[in-house]
Amino acid sequence: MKQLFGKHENRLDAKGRVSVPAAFRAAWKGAEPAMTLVLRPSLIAGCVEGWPLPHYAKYEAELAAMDETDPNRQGWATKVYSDAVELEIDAQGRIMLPDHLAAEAQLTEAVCFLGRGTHFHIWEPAAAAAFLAATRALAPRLTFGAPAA
Amino acid sequence: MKQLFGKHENRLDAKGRVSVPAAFRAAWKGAEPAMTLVLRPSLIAGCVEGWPLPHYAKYEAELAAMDETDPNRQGWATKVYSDAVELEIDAQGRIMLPDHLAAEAQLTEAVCFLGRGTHFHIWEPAAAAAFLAATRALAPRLTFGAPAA
DNA sequence: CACCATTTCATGGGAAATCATGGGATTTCT
DNA sequence: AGAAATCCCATGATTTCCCATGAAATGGTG
Repeated sequence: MKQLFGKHENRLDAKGRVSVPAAFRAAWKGAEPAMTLVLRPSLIAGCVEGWPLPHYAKYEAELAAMDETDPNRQGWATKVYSDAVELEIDAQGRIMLPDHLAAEAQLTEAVCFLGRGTHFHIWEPAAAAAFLAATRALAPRLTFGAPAA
Repeated sequence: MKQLFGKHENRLDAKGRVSVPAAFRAAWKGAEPAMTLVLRPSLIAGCVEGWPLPHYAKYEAELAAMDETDPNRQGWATKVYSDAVELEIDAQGRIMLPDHLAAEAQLTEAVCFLGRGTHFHIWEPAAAAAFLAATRALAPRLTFGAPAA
């Protein structure tokens, strides 16, 4: 399955619907008719994470591998299943953002999709900019020829 | 079989009936007409656990693997079989919650279904919220300069 | 290279189907 | 027969589906 790239800003309508960026839909064309997605609050505070169902199997496998008596197991089951929603992309290429997810990520009118390879993030636009700036700073920058600051 | 996701609140009527969330029923569509479920008091105190019969086979296998002389075997057999009830979903998508299970989990008017992947929980709504909060705390939450919710 | 024709996107709103839930009517057991 | 459990129909609210539109992008052409 193709990877997810880029930054795309779309509008959330009165019914809680948003168009999934065409670039993302194109990446998983062929597995249809409609790709099933899983949405859940991200482990990174402040955004919603979206996964194509086939990739979400990674979490199922992690959970299955945990010991039955491991207390963390319930924690993961909550994050992976109870806090998540499974949904389909409609005929117009939109998804229905559930209220509790939108509220938690403070999504109102405009939302920002960030491609993250296997999955994507949905941020409030200003928060997305802050996240990008903060995380860019974590990766080293190389210089050649110019004196390093 | 598809996994069970999300949190769904439904009402328990005077006759002890509750609608099974449509999202759950959709997950096991195809095994019909009606999916058979197994309900039993959860090993996690305070809630009822519900299993689609096909997934319940996991317990049968675990029991079969236990040594005949293992004293735990009788304990498991009690929990897995004697305390459990097998029932069907009716034409309206509801199940009849047996009194002793409802009483044990203190279910009265409203009940909360939690998807847990292979199975689901039924909680009294306030208890569900507490359970979710407690288990979420077991998994870490990361922040990157973005405003924490 | 400029211009026009087509297609694709993103978005809005209204119609139709589904969901959850209540209240009988009928059957079964004692 | 009385009580209890089961089946069946009815209904409002919600959700899903479907059509329509403007903007933008794409492609082809003079």
